[in-house]
Amino acid sequence: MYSIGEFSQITGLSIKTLRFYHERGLLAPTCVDDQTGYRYYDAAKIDRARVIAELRKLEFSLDDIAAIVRDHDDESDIVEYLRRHSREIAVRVQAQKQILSVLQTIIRHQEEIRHIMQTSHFEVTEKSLPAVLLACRRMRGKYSDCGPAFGQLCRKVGWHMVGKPMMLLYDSEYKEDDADFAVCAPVRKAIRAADIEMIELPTARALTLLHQGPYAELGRSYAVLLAEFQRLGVTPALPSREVYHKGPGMIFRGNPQRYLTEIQMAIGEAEAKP
Amino acid sequence: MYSIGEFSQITGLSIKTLRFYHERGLLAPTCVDDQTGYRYYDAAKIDRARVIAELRKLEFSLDDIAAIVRDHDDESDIVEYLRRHSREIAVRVQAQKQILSVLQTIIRHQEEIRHIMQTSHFEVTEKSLPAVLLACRRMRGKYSDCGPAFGQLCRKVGWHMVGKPMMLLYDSEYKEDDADFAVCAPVRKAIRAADIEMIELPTARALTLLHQGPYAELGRSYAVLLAEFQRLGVTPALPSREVYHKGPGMIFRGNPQRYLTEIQMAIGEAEAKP
DNA sequence: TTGCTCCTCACGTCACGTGAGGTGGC
DNA sequence: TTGCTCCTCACGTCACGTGAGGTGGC
Repeated sequence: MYSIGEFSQITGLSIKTLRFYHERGLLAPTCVDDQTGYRYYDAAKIDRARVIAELRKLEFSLDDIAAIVRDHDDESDIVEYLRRHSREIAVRVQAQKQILSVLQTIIRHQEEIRHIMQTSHFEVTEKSLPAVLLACRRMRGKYSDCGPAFGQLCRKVGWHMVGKPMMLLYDSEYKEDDADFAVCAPVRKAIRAADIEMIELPTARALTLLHQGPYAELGRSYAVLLAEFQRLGVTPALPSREVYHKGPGMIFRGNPQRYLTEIQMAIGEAEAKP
Repeated sequence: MYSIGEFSQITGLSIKTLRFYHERGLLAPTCVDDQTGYRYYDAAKIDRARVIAELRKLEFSLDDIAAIVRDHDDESDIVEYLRRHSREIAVRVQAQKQILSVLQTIIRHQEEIRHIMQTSHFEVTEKSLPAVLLACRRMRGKYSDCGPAFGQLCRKVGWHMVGKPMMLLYDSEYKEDDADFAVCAPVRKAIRAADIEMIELPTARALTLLHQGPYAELGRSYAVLLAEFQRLGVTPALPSREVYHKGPGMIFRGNPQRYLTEIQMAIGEAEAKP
């Protein structure tokens, strides 16, 4: 016969745990001294303790374990328990992985933003835009109405999204109320969904400018960019693009002063030089 | 101003949850009627509620969330939180996957046993043994001492194991005390570890017999098998093998009456026929 | 006396959900 | 009066761990 301390050493279960299992009726001591209340376990209890510990390692609940050890003593009898438990854990793992993927996406996104902040000089830059496949929803109205559309788009596109959200602007001048634009998400392959059209933009030379601050102040950056077009004697080609490197995040709405938007205007035909 | 019920509708947080967040100081109502105790929330609280809900979806603890929303309002500021949380979840996922793999192994094992029980006739059968690579520990002593050796072997071999545990028996007659044998685990590739040697068994024709019952009764099945060798006028070649299809399980010790052991004795040179 | 082992009992964990019992205004 | 919304307070969840305060035998 072993005292609770000895039995704890043998089984690797803590004294507190053994007392708890006794209280729960899962693993009763062989006898209890009615003077002192001391619990005593005999060798036959060791295997039961081992079985319980093994099932706990597999994260079965104490209720399940109680049911299992009450009715069964062979693994072939508990395959259904194992299967059900397995399914439950698989569901949990899937949910956790989903969370992990969201966390990783946010972290990666922030790293990209940090990299942009470190390397950009916030000046007009000429560069090549790569070809890109976009899932788009074309809209008419105010630019500021794009919020919900972006939400729906992201939900439909899901994990097919492979870059920052963008907007295509089809008006040649600024329009407050009846603008013609499309909210877009770059995707790796075509997606079929209601209200979504696929647009394939070819590579293009473009003048770009990184705008830091609220969307309401984009106009200033557009002016700078257009001035540069004029200076170079070239014209912008529609649609122009806005790439939202940093805007309202997945968690915080964030500080608009820290929003980062890249305006990209493709270079159209050169004007005849005088 | 919204009542708690309206605010609950808007935010998707239950009334109970809103009261709890109030109590925890995480999301206080804008004002509380001191006559009725009614809580009222204004529109400005909606975004805070949304942030808290988003962070809860990512399974941050309320303590973490309290710290996050107290000090930050931009995702770039909480990358370290995200990273740490990500690591914690990754650890949990790994542990859960480990459990899943154990569960799957047990389930698969039981299915194999069921299949064997359904298809076997428990008669001597001649068949080809496939070539197999074994991680072995050679021993001398009693067969019944193999238990701990199997435990150690399994731990060293881990997930490289690709079949049932086996024993190789090198004695030509039954020995009680000073038997020469090796406990083995089939593996997919060679393993280097102390006390482990690799043995590559070639394919062989063999007579086999499936033995159901405790190991102590294996002798009877050996007798049946050897009688068949004699009847056919062939001799067995060493080492003979025992494959433990069902023995003490990972959870239960199980009922020895239901143990399943396959005895395999390779067919050696044919004796000259008279 | 000190140190050790054992005991019981109460409370904490985590983020709420359940339910009892009650109120105030339509 | 009934039904609705809101309130507080107590308790449950899950598998223990922590700690207080005490006992009995060496």
